[in-house]
Order: sequence, then C-alpha cells, then structure tokens
Amino acid sequence: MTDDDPMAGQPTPAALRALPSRTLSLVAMQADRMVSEGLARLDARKWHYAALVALREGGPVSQAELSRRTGIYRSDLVAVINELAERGHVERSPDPADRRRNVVRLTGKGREHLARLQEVVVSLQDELLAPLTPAEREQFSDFLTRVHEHHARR
Amino acid sequence: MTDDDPMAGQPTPAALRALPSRTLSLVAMQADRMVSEGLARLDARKWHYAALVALREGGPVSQAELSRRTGIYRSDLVAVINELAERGHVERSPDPADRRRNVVRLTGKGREHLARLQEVVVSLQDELLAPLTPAEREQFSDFLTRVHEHHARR
DNA sequence: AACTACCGTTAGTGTCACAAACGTTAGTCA
DNA sequence: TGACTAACGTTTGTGACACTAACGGTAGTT
Repeated sequence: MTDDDPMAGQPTPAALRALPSRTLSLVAMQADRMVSEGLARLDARKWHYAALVALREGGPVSQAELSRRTGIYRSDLVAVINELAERGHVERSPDPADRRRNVVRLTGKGREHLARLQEVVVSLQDELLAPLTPAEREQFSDFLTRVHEHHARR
Repeated sequence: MTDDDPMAGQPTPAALRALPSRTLSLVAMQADRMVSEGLARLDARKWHYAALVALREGGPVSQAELSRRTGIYRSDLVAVINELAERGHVERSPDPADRRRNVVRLTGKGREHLARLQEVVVSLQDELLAPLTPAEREQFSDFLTRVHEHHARR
C-alpha cells in the first residue's frame, strides 16, 4: 500500500475566479455533508427528515401530496416511506375515500424520532453559520430565500 | 400517454421550516442547473470550464496539479482532459522532465472557447443574483466565502 | 537496492435529481 | 352506460456526481 492520498487539503484553492455560483455549490456541499452525517448518526437521511417534518406540519396526507410538499419525487418517495415504515416512524394505509391513495401518518415513535432529528439539524445550522454574526445570518437567509423564490417562478 | 406530470410547479412549498441549509442546497441546485444548461449550449460542462480557467490562470501543469487547483478528483480529471483534447481545446503531452507526468496546456482554440464560456457563465451570475442589489450581491458573496473558508479548514 | 511516495489511469461505489411507463382508480361527459 | 382523461403508487432506468481503491510506472531518498 503506497498510494493513499485522499486528496488531502482543501479541494478548492484560488485558481478559479470566485464565482458566486461556484462558491455557492461548494458551501451547499459542505452543508449537505454536515447534515447528512449528523442525521446518519441517528440512522436517518435528509429525506426522512423532510418527510417527517412535512407530516408533522400538515397532518396525514397521500404520498403524492407529500411529494409536492417536500419536493421529493414521488418515485423516490416510495423508498423513503418504506424505510420510515420499517422503522415504525410512519404508517401507510390505503385511503378508504380514494382507493388510489395511501394515507401516510406520523406515529408516536416517529414524532419522538423527529424531535431528536430536529435537535441535531437545528444545532447544525449554528455550526454551519458559525462565521456569521446573528444579524448576518438573518441577512444571509433572507438573500437565499429571495434568490430561491425568484427562480422558483411559474 | 396519460401520465406525464413532470412534477409541475415549484418543488418546495412552505411546509418545512426554512432551514438555511435547505434553502442553500435548493438555491445551489438552481444555480447548478442554470450554469450547466448554459454551458451545455456550448457543448461544455462545468468541469470543462473549471479546468480551462485553471489552465489559463496557472499555465501548463500536470494533471495532478490541475486536480488540486480545480478540486476535480484526479480520477475524474482523466475524462475531462480526454474530452477537452478531443475538441482541441487542450493538449496533453508527456513531461520530459518527469516521466510520470503529463503536461496539459491550453491551445489557442481552447482560449477562444473559454472566452465564450466565460461570457455565458458571467452573465448567468447576474441572472442568478437578479433579485439582489449590487451591494447585497457583494455581501452575499462575502458571506458565502466566509462560510466556505471556515469549513474548508486544515 | 529497498522503500516510500507520487503519477496517470481504470474500475467501481453510492447517492441524487429526474424521466418513463405500468396497472389501478376516480371524475367527467357524451 | 361507456369512453376519455387524469391522478395515484410503484418499478425501473438514466446520467451526473463525489469519492474510493487499486494498478503499473516513475522519481527521490536512504
């Protein structure tokens, strides 16, 4: 074994003119990694969190509706719901009122689980934004939201 | 053909508490898509652009060095250089001074191509940050850079 | 001469956003 | 009633990406 180099050092030095789009995706990668690792420690993934939150805020819904609320494609949602159901965090049952639909609902266990996840995720936001002052964090979030909404047109 | 729904409408409604990490990755996705589409129109991909810029700023270098400067893994860089060489934007030749290395250099054609790419990419930055004032854009970039550098520790 | 370390390259991993199609079920309207 | 359209959950597949591991070759150091 001689070649081990895990690409040491930071992956992105000066060379490229720091385009916002580039820095942005770099930072997003860092954030994604932090969150994913944090959730993985609790045997969860990003989509689990997103789905659970959406269920808590919106009550029991069909999978299609859940898909719209979370932005998870309905094809991918299948696996997410499977995993959450396996762990007993969610229940999937046919909707008697519309037999095309499944109703997905949060279980008590799921609610507790979500509380733990949320704790982790929220504290990771702090870690992520550590170099910014509270006022700056607010501004930063505001910028992000405005940019996002601007391009989420239609 | 009856089921066609490309997930119409924006992918992310209110339901989830707008965590910065989430909005961030959403916006990064939008930005990535914009840039990728813009470059695709010129038969290029993100990595092509990154490599070309690094070559222009840093002169002819080995692939390993290019990998370090761009953050492209040296395993993936092989294909990028292949593609750029096919198109005549770059030349790859063995380094007589160190026979482990290849020297990669920008061609005249590559330089012209890069100029066109840059035009597109730069104007897309404007489009991306459209909802922000010039002062806000500066701040936004500053925030991103600070956060990025903070987590690119070591 | 032995050892370590770097080089370019190939191959493969897992994840992600996304598309396409299928069988099923509902709603609408002739 | 029957034909048509559309929404549902699901399966399967794709292309891009970040990343790992290992290879044979070469260089530098001891």
